[in-house]
Amino acid sequence: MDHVDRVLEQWRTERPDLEVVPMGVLGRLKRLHDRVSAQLETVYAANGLTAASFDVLATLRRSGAPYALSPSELIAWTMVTSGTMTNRLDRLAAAGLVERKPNPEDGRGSVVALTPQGFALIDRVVTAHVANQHRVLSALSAQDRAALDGLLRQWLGAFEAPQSEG
Amino acid sequence: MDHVDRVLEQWRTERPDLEVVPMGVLGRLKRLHDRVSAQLETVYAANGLTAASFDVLATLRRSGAPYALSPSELIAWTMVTSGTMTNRLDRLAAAGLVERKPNPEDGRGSVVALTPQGFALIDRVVTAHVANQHRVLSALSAQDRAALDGLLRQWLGAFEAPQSEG
DNA sequence: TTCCTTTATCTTGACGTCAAGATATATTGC
DNA sequence: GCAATATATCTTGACGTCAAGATAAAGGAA
Repeated sequence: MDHVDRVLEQWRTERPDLEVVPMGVLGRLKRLHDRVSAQLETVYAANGLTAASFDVLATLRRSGAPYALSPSELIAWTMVTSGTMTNRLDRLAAAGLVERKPNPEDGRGSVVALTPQGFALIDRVVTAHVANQHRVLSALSAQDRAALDGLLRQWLGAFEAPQSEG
Repeated sequence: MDHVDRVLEQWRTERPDLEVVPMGVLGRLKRLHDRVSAQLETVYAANGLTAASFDVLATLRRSGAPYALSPSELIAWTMVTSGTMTNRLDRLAAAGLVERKPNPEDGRGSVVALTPQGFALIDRVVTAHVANQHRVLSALSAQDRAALDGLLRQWLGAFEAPQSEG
């Protein structure tokens, strides 16, 4: 009997015509997302980052040397709008963690690269982040984790396949 | 091989020391949350609502007659801050969907009630919402849905039990 | 009573995000 | 070449959210 169960109980009383089983699954998905995000943010914040800035730095780091991507590539990986990315890059550049350079191959665009400070920071934070992820999942056995991953993958496939996205 | 798999592949190349299995589960959780939220918002938007306003109206509706709660009770159910709730109620009141009345039992507080228009709207929208939820989950069989719900419930329990919240 | 503390709600200021539009540069078709 | 179109990025304005602080009223203790 968790929070979601209490919500469903109210609906069953007030609107017994509604089929509320899906609401339970989706409610738990949302609550887990909120809880997990809050946990992950503690590690970001402990290192002066936010989920937004971590996202960009991690994308640059895992892209491999020379740790540089265009704003468009960053937009594609992170799935935010161009306005959001401009804002993120402004803040990261102001913090000295990334550097914008003109794109020699395209006068319209630029290239965003990790600075040495940015590289050192994200390389350290991602280690703590992975340990934190492990902790967040520790309530589930390895088997349960694998089962969950399989179900999530299958469900996600229904969203990503239709438009053959990413 | 979905988006999350590609991210993990990059990390395995760049940082083979990291254990990225948890990252896969958490990455899919986040992406599913984003996709599902976007789908649910189409129904809200088609009825002039947002996730925020739907959340408040639905909480009032399912609380039962007289469809009225204090801002504090709404805050407890929706898990937002008081500032957020003030903002939500301002907008809903301006739209004529809820009404603030002084709380006869506590001079500091108020009571927020659905107006007849608010009741009619949320009662209609929640029906469409439930149908939409069913559609969003249609990629999974009833058995898979039940298995997923069980795993999510177990995982969520690890977050909610410790602080005996909700 | 008269403080002191707690509680309920609103206010303020700062983010992060998006949609829509503005610029500047590239590319394509003639 | 040149106009038309497409693309890359930034700008603007509006939300929704939060943390921290401001009010105002309730409750408790002496």
